[in-house]
Amino acid sequence: MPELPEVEVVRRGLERWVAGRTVAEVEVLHPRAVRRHPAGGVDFAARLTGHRLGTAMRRGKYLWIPLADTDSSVLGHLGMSGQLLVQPSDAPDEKHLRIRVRFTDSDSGSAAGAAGTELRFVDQRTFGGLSLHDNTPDGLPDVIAHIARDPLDPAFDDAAFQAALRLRRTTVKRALLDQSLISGVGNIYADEALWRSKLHYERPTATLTRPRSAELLGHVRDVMNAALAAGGTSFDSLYVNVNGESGYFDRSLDAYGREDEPCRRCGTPMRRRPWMNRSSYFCPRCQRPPRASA
DNA sequence: CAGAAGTCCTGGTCGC
DNA sequence: TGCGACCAGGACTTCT
Repeated sequence: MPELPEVEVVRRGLERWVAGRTVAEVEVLHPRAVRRHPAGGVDFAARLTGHRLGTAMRRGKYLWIPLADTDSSVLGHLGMSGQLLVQPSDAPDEKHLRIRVRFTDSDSGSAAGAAGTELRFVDQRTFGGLSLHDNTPDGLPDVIAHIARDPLDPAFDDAAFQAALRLRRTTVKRALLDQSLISGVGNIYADEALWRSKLHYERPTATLTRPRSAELLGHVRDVMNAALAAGGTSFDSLYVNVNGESGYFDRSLDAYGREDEPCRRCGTPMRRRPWMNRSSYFCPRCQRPPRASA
């Protein structure tokens, strides 16, 4: 369940280990991993081969790598269980290996650095995948043009977000998960930020005052930055790792997954409620439901 | 048109 | 022990 901080760690890994390398061969081992590439796996492989990769970029939980000398990019999303790994070319295939990218220097043996490695997309549940798209004039893959900037983006407009939030006719957690309003916030960090803000997940966005929405946004940022700080150091290795071992589950969570455990603020047992085929975790005392709640 | 609900997918876990 | 039900959940598609 990689969230934005984990995806950023992956982006840094890609920047370090695959930027500047030229694709020699692509193997698509599962069609679902390229389902967002309409022309299919064979086309995906053919269009990638021979191109040099640029510097990986990120918006929300999307990653993309521009192809040098083209106006297109490889777009990636890790979904729930996806990993992008830089592995020695002779390492055994992972059980759920979906896509392999070999580079022109992949077989360079024992040379120092990235040479001798290949890029692998591994994904158990295949919610994630890779695809190739034309860029917009902004250099963004066209299919993610509707994705809002994320709160760690220096160009994120706090005032505009707060104004848009209050105009929505929905509840606050739905809004936090709406990728056209703010990107990169998943179920876990939404619950964490709401707990820190002492807001119930069904609070109507229209009832949030400006200070309350500012506080909420601040907590979203804090949660992400804390996770980034914790996970960012675990990556000083050959592996572009995104899964639990990279410290993701080591970070302390105050709300998510803590049903029946005492609230870290007031000691009241935390609760879990079914919500949109998921769960919402909250403190029934610190996060009071809205009065007119259905 | 905005907002809400349905859908995809697999492996781990739990109850009977 | 075996089997089926259930759960995880991001983002797209379909609905109201």
